[in-house]
Amino acid sequence: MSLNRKPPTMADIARVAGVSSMTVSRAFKADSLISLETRTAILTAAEELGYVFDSTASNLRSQKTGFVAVTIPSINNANFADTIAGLSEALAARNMQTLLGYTNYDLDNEERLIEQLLRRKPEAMVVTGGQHTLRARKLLENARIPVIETWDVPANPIGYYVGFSNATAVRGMVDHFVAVGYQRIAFLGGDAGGDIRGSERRRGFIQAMTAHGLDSSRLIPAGPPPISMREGAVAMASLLEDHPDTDAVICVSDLSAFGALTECQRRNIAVPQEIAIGGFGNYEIGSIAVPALTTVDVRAREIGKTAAALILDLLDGAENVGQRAIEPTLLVRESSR
Amino acid sequence: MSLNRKPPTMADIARVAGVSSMTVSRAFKADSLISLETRTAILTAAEELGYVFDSTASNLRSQKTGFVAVTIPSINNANFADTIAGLSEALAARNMQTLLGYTNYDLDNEERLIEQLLRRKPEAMVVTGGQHTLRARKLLENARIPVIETWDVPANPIGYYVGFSNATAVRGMVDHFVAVGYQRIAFLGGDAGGDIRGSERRRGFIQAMTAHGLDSSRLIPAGPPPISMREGAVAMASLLEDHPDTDAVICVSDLSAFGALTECQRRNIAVPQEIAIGGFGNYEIGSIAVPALTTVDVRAREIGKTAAALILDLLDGAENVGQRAIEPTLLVRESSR
DNA sequence: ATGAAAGCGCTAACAG
DNA sequence: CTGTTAGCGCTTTCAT
Repeated sequence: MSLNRKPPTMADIARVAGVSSMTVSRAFKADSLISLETRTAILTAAEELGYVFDSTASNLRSQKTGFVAVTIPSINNANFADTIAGLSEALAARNMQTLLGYTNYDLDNEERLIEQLLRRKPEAMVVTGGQHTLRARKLLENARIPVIETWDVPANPIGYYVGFSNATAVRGMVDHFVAVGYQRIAFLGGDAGGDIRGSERRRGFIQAMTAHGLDSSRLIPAGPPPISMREGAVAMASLLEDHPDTDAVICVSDLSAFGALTECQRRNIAVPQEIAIGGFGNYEIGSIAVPALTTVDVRAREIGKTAAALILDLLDGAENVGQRAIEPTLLVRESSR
Repeated sequence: MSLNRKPPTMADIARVAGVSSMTVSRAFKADSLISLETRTAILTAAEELGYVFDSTASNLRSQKTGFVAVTIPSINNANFADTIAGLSEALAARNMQTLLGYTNYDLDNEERLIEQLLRRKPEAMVVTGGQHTLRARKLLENARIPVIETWDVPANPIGYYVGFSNATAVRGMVDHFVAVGYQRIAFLGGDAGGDIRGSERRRGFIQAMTAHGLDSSRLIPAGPPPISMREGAVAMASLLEDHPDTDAVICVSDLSAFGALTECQRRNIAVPQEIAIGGFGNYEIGSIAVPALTTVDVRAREIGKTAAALILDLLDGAENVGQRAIEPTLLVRESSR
């Protein structure tokens, strides 16, 4: 393994093992017709020479990379991280590699990212959300690979989608709050442009409140994404000052809901006796907090797993592949009863 | 953009633009000598044809991929996610792509992963921790690329490292607890084999307690990683039963520390009046919890940023590049005073 | 500033 | 089961 010699290639192994480089190539493929002894000799020679298979050459020649490209808003969010974990795990089982890109909640960033990722020749592309720049959409349409939009049910899907309606999910939560007896309900977050899923949730809140004949104007801004715990606490403080008669608050995510809860703790406001709290996303914090937070389980991990299964089916040449909807579940916990 | 024609190549653009394919190649490189009008004509033709640059060919011919491969135990951990965010962001600014692999806290998985990632011909490799299988180490040593171990200070580094001593960091926290007056201190977690950073923290606890002449036997197991909030709550329950006279507990991470805190809340045990709690890692939850948690800020994001800067320096041919230590900071908050 | 020729290291396609 | 030939789409190198 001298530092000044170039790394060995299949041709080098072929020479040592006394075979052609094509046979060496076959020895590295699991399901190829090759005699056991030839393969053993080749693998031994390869190990001795310190050979490392060169994917870049294989990728070019075979026109297959084993990449699946994915864009998510941010890695610093347990929901998206769960989706990636579910996706990566399922793909890794088939020796495919996830290529990740972060949009930072910005559609122009997403467009640039998609363009860059497509240059790597992924065999499928997964994007978060059903909203994209016109050019991003065109790039995806022309890419001749399966495209999967997630975390949403796009009005006009590019290809496939694996997701749910954020607005509908929140409507279900509002129905629960109203059924339990709350009326003066506020919504925290969903005000910022970049946070499409957040604004969809807020829209669902307004729709549901209107349907119940209730006042939907208690909308507390939480600022631009990422909206995390601290933003929830700050927004809760302003809610308590601006609308002191509020009896429940639905937050754009469990993180902001937990932040809101801590603000109540600091002010000795009993949850849910004086004010009920709902979150969104089923983050671990919601199940552990005291009181535990009512939330919507969006099955983040399952979104990833389902997207991966869909991709593998499509790459295997499956024909009758339908859209795959994810059904969120309302989890009623201590914070709203 | 008919579906049955193969995608255009540089040769196709060259034909349309009336130049050679070499000139087309130059038009796509930022710093190449080419007249403005030629470049404009080429880029226009490319856009019309719906051309997408093919990295796989470029990678093979130029023997550069723009990849940096990284292994982390899990993506579902805000600390590691922060490191990846810092790393990816800095690399993306130089058009490099992060290739992520998850070891799931297992050194054999890590070995397999490293082997697979090296086939992609990354230009540098970042691994979490300074402990690896013999074969993994050999693979990295032979890879002829910069290797950076993170989240640790390896006794015998493979190449470079960007990290800190987990044991030393915990010793600092024990010193603080003792200085404030706590004596019957327990350690929660760090018992599982796969969780090397956790067991290092536990080791630091035992060392420090011994140095202070205190009993270091209050070691509460939390099970195999990932150790999250729930495990902290469960372990806290068993601590309270087995060692009811404990006056402080240091947890392997802020997540388990928060879980421990919730167990105290459920039992109406005042923190820190009846029992103090320390965490590790400076997760957001620690700063938001009521009471806020004393913790160690390990600068997870900075680890990633520093590793990226180191890699870029090395790829730029920097010569006098030293190791880069990260200095963790003790953050004393309400849970221990 | 542009072009011609060659080849990166592997594998598809075909032959035997 | 194994070998030969050619070529994937770029970019290095050398010329002009």
